[in-house]
Amino acid sequence: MSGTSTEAATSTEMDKRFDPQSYEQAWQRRWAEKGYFKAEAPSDKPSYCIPIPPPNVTGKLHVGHALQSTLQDLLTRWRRMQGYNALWLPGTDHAGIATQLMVERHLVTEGTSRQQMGREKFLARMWEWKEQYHGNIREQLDLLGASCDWTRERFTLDAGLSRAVREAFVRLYEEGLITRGEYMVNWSPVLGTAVSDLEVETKTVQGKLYHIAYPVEGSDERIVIATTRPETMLGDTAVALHPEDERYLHLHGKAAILPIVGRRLPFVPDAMVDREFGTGLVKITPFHDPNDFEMGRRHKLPGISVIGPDGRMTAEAGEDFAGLDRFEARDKVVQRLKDEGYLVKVEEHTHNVGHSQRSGEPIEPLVSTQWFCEMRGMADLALEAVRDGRMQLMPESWDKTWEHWLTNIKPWCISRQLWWGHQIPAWYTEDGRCIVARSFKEAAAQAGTEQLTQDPDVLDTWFSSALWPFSTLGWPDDTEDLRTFYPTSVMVTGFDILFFWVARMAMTALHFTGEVPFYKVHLTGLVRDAEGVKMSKTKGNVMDPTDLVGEFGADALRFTLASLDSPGRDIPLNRNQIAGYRAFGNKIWNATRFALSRVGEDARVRETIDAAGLAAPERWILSRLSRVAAEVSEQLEIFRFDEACNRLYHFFWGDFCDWYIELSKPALFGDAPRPQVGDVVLTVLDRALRLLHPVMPFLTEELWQRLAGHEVIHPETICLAPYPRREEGWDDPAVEAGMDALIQVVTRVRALRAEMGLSPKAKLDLHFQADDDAVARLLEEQAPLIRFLTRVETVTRGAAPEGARRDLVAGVEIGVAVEKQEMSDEERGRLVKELEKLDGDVARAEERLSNPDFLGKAPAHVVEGGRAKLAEMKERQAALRSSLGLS
RNA sequence: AGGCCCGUAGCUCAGUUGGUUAGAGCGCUACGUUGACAUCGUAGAGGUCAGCGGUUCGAAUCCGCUCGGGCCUACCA
Repeated sequence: MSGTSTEAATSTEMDKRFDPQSYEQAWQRRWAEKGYFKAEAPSDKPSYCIPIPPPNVTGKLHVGHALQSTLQDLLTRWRRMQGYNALWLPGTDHAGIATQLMVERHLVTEGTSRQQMGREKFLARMWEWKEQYHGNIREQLDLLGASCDWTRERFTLDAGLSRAVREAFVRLYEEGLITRGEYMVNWSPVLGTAVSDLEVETKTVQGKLYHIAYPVEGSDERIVIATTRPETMLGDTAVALHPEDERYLHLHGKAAILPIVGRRLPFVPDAMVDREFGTGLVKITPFHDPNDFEMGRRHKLPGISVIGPDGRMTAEAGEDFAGLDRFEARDKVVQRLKDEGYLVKVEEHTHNVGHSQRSGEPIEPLVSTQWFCEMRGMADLALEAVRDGRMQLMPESWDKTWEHWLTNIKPWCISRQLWWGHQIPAWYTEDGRCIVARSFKEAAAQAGTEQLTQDPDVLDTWFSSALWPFSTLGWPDDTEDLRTFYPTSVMVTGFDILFFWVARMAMTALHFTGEVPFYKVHLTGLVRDAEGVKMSKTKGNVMDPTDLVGEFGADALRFTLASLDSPGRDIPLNRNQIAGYRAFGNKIWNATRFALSRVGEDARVRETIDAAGLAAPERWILSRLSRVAAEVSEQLEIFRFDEACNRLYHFFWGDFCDWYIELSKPALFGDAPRPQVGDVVLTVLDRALRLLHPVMPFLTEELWQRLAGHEVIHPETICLAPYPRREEGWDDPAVEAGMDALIQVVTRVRALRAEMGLSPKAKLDLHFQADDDAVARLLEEQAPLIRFLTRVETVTRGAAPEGARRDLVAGVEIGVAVEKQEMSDEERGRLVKELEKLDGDVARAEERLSNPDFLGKAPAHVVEGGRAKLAEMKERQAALRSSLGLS
């Protein structure tokens, strides 16, 4: 590590190019050893806590994680420097389905399966995996510079969290909110488990609509029924029609005969039937369609399960079909209908079909005994919390979506037919009683016997995730951590898991703790590739954060991600941009290198500096610094990471490097000494690095350690140094105005030189006049600097001589006199064009300023500004006309 | 079907409660090895703010409609 913070560490040791690899991980290790990121409980400081959205324990971080981690770390570091007792609480999720699938796929390559292994052995294997991959997440977060408190790391299946899960389950059960029952669920035949509504993805598919004739009992009449799923007819138990449908009034009280099977299907009138669709008659399959299930309940119809959990037809489907895959059965049923003359017609039909989000196949709605959690009451709490502002969604455009989803919430199917997860704390006695308890011991006591069998199902992963903000802090116990950090401050996560996770955390938190889980939710967009296309393995456009860190350094990646996080927008990540911010890192590096080589031996970082005795350039940069410090925190307060980064970028590169360093050169080189220049350079660098530290932690620490006198700010590390704030004593609007004029004059002179086609070395003289005397005096005072920056021979206050090229910027009239030279046609043309445009602007401004409506209704300052502007435009008009030799 | 978001320079995006000549980065053009940085410097070109209508003294900004793109929710068998 080069950051040894010794006096000897000077620019002579600094490479011309910065090399993030050479110091990033060294600092990460040092910070960890020193324990800088360990939060206190209890603490006298105000608390700030961000619970990490726990990544999959066996997973790999993708750029979306990198984005969210960057923002969380940025906030945590910023608050820590501001003096908060900041805790970024890390952890991982067992991710039931995903992880189990991963291991099961691996087992296939070994020629075995979880069924062959049995539950106990399989789980042992899962834990081995977990142990093997567990370190990956931390490694990758370390690469990014994450300042997590690893002493508080949690895992959703660890003892503490498992206890919280059982406690929550038992309480909800005792409150009657968790129940077990036989309902229609979304079944994934591939996964072999029920899934929640959220895990079903609706896809529009091109299917077929089959029209089937059903004979009417006791007559020759045949009615026609349309269906997209003919195989389910084997489980039909009724035919529904609209009660007022005049076409079918004669069918009331009668029954149809189910083709192939011969079952008698009573006609049931139900207003839910759409008379316009198909024939207005609907087959009812209570056990294989959610609507039919409801209708079956209303009309007390029996149900028949003809499709089993494996997606194959059951014995009840009849011996011709039993054992067939559901889609094979469809073909066979259609063939039979055709053969037997029941198939009327087949139409192409586009419709929406639910697919399993995780495994891709069409979801099979079927009836199954599962555990459900009633969410209505908890949803109302979550609605209320956002409505009254206790919990704030950002951007707040999500409020409506929040309202809509929570208003229409349905019971949550929380049981999964998996093994990897929290096994449901319910036990069954031999005589079939169900005991829900916190432990086997408690269950046995309640049951009066130890002959108990635990429910084999596990809970939906999101059930444990829902408790994350408080379970990680020790709930249900009343712990010091919980008292110190709960409710937590911010949740940073993707909008894609707003309902899966954020809403459920809000609901359980309000229910169990009576408090919101966090005060603010910052929802990020989706990271996309440079073309705006969603990254996916199949498209091959995935960018791996680890590779990006290797190529550009963590700081560049962090800065890029943070600066792209604009509210409500996706993030198009593009390598050029990361390279651009790596260049920014190089700029910071070289600016520091230059400063250290020139400030002189006595220069030191100062806690503060009295601006009174300083020259204008120093007063200017301190004033700018003060303003930027205020703005950056303002932007971070409202989660405008993009704006905060922009301010930092432009301050450092624009104000500090492009102008201040240039302005300080004559002083630093001893050509025109100014008071305390070296101290100012170091002090500005110190604060600028501190301002940048939350975004670029490594580079800033590496450089800050080299600044002579940095110890007065903090003895050990920039991580714990105070975050710079506005410094009232440095605010100097007058000097900012004057220096702004100077900058514009310099820029304009350079432009004129280029426009006039003069070589950079051509000799010329500058004259200037300004209405504002303070500005004029500053320009006069700083004439040597103007000469240095524009390479003019002389700078004179006063009117420009005849024939000078004239212009006006920032209220300063300038004239550039050059030895007699013909104006080129090109230059003349450009000037004429410029003048024409100005003439138009003047005309428009005059018109507006003579409009009584405008004068009467617009606020005074707008009118005032318009007049000043017009006056200036006219002056410039005159200057340009003079340049052209027009009177 | 309902809801939400987006459409601004070649590209990716900022633009606060309506108020000067609409900004940035990258890219592009010209010039430049002046004692930090070619991962650089100086200057420049480039936009009828998707379209139409309305409100207003004044609209990229507010309202309505149209077109285009994306996302979420939904039981049309």
